[in-house]
Amino acid sequence: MSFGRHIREARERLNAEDRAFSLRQVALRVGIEPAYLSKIERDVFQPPSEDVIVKLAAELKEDEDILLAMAGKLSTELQNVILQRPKLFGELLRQLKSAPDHAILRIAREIRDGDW
Amino acid sequence: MSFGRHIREARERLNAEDRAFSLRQVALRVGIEPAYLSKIERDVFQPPSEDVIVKLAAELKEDEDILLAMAGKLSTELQNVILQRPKLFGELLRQLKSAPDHAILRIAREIRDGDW
DNA sequence: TAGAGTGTGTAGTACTTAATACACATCATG
DNA sequence: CATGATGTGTATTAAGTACTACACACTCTA
Repeated sequence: MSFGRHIREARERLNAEDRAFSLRQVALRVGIEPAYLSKIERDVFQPPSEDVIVKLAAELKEDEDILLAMAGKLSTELQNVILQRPKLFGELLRQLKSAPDHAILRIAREIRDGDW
Repeated sequence: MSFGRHIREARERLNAEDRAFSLRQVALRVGIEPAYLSKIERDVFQPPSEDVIVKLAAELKEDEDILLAMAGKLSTELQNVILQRPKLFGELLRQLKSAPDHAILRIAREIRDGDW
């Protein structure tokens, strides 16, 4: 699904319960023009900047990483993690490119449990 | 070290052995204006686009990922790996953010040896 | 010592990104 | 039925990105 359609659906779900989630009010809280949000939601414009996406995610209770990914963007936070050690993470990511989800999850869990 | 200085030093090392690595000739082979490369090497201009950096890396026998990182860029190839599964890789990268190098290397090796 | 090759200065430009401003028609509600 | 709120169309723009074009001065060497 497109970024815009996803946002619109998320907002409309919230708006059904709470009138504070009209396009105009959300735009106001996020700090952008209503007309701009309108075009984003209809995919007339490209997805907005990282900043705006992050605010939208918070406002609409959506996952930031996923929203950014739908916009074809990677958070500068995660980019910087890699850019600190490009060789190391480059290798790792290429290894993991075609690994099954469960393998990646397992690794994340192992590391969280700190067994190295 | 800055991107520009690094490029200049790499090129000058090669140029000492082989006159085919003058600024002009490298620029020609990479497909950019010599004046442009001159400014890049002196950090008068920002680092060039991903495309140009990749060609420079090949030309100067430098590591692409590292050169891109020095330019503050992450290859679209690696970005896409993450964007395919943003939630999964997001979690993993945040776990690995402060992991020691050897731990990351170990994981990469384990995966290469396919033990899942 | 002429000519080829070298690096660099000044100036300008095409394209993309990320939006704003304002008017307009429709809807709903008190 | 007037008023406030809603979503949208048209037009425009400020700033950044990624360069090119061309002229110039210097150096090396055949």
